[in-house]
Amino acid sequence: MKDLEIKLIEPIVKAVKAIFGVDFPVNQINFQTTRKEFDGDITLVVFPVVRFSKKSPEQTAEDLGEYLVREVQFVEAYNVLKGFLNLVISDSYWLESYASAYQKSDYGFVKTDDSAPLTIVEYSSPNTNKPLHLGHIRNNLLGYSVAEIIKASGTRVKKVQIINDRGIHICKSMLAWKKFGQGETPESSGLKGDHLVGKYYVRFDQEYKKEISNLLVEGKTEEEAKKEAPILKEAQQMLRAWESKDEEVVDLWTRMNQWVYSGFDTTYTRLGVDFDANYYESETYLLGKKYVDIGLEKGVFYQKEDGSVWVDLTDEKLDHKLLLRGDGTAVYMTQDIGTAIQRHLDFDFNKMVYTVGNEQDYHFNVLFKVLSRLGYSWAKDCRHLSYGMVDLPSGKMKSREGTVVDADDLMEEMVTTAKSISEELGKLDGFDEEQLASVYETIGLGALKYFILKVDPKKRMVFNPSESIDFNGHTGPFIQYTHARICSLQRRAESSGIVLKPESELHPKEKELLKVILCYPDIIQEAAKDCSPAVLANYTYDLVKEYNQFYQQVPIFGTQSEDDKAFRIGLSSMVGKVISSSMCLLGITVPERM
RNA sequence: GGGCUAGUAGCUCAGCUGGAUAGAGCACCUCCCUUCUAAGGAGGCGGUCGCAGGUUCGAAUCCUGCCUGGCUCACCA
Repeated sequence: MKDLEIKLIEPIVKAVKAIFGVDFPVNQINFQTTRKEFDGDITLVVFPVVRFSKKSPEQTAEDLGEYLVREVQFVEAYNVLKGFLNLVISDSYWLESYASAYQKSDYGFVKTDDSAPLTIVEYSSPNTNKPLHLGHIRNNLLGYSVAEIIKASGTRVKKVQIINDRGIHICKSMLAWKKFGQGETPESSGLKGDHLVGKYYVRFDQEYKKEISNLLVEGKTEEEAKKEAPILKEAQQMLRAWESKDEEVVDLWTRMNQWVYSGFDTTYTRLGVDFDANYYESETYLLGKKYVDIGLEKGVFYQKEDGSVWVDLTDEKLDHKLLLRGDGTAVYMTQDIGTAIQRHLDFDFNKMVYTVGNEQDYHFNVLFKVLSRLGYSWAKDCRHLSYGMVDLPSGKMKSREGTVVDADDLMEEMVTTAKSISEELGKLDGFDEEQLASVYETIGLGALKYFILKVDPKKRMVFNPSESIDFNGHTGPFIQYTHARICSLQRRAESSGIVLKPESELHPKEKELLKVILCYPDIIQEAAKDCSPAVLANYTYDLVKEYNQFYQQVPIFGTQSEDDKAFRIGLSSMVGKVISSSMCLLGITVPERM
């Protein structure tokens, strides 16, 4: 569609010049796709021209329409409604565009080579004290998909995660395991490693709460009790031991983290996400300090009497922000400064995208400003892909309190539902066990992923576990189903179809489909620019709806003309290709039968 | 209190760089499987686009104020 607009701009400017004798600024040209109820393909909004033409909107539109039909070969007809000039574009224009799209192997993608710019996409970034939950699923799906979309838009991409493998929260599950675990391991318990560790994280919190209430009985205030609970102090002691590389603590830490990593691997694999590089907080948390010192020398930061280092961002309408504690230890911001700079050294990236929840909007705002004050010009090319939290109807999910929707459980549940629906419909005769399992997996995860990705990342979403995710309507399975149906057509067809339609006119539904197909490259660019898989998800839904109408209204094998038949088979397979391609960018696979 | 962000049908969401009568899905009610997969299609019901002003030929979309929700403003990460 963009192509078409570009081709029309010059004739329109010429037309205004020829008819009204004035130069019309190109940036004021305003197109929109013609609404379905009107005749035409593309509409020029003529109000902006009226100021130059000094005639009524209707007369201006008439004059322009008449000129364009006469001068532009592919403009076949026009009609005017109020200030809108609807142009009818010839079938041959659509068919030619379609033919060139059809022949491309990676239709819609911009090819990259080593000279293409590089974008780093960070996502997931889990803590190693508990398993992944629904919030992580949104993060992972978004990060993975945005990375794939950016790649398709013509940029090299590296996916990275930073693993938050150190800190007091890690020590909490370590301590609880040490005290109450009695040597339990994933092998001995049959529990997935991350779930086992998470169990002790919850256990810690229970013990901690118990101790607090005991202290309250002893007459402490709540604040005192929270600070003085023995188990917390023990955890803090453990953290200090870890930082001074106490062998026993480090061994336990290594051992338990390994359990978690192997658990995460299982979850990542099933979710279908991957990473090109991992960063570990335990290795990077000290990196930022030297840059803070440099900033201090440069005079862009300042030091307080107690030795703490700050940056003054009040002239940017932000506050003063701590960068280094009085005792010289790092805070979150220090680490992030260090990792960002390290990544630029590692990859020399052109852009970096952080997939992190919107609760950290302020943090990233500050981070980018600090980097830019340190003189890193690439700071302006860093972007926080901020997404809304996933809440339950009962409110926020809290790992410590066990009110989370676990990632592994949720995936399993979706696949089970897919299985029972499929069995009820009974269309999978002749599949062996392995094939069946794979189809259920595809559908169950497709439903889950589409459900999450179709909504605008920045919006908060509510997930109600008791109302299961739909498999009908605007859903992943709906799109997958259409793909399966197209595959079924192809199995039946002897030839793979042809592209051109020599004689007869395009059926209105064929034309609509062509137009939607031709938007695909623009949609990829738009989704990449906005970091929004939702744009792509909604586009795919529109395409599929359009195809289903075509499928219902237009006979394929039942048609008289062999040319029509071949054309429609080709058109169907093209739709199938676009579905499969766009769903792949969302991390969703599509089945050949379902 | 300051900052950021959202508020569109009973529910879940599109549309937001201003354009024609605000679109889908779910739910509810009708139809359509001797044409290619009914996880589909056709139709009906359902809206003061949070409220009030403003800018404009034209506002769900831009501006201002207000209301409501979420996040944030830590020597936590």
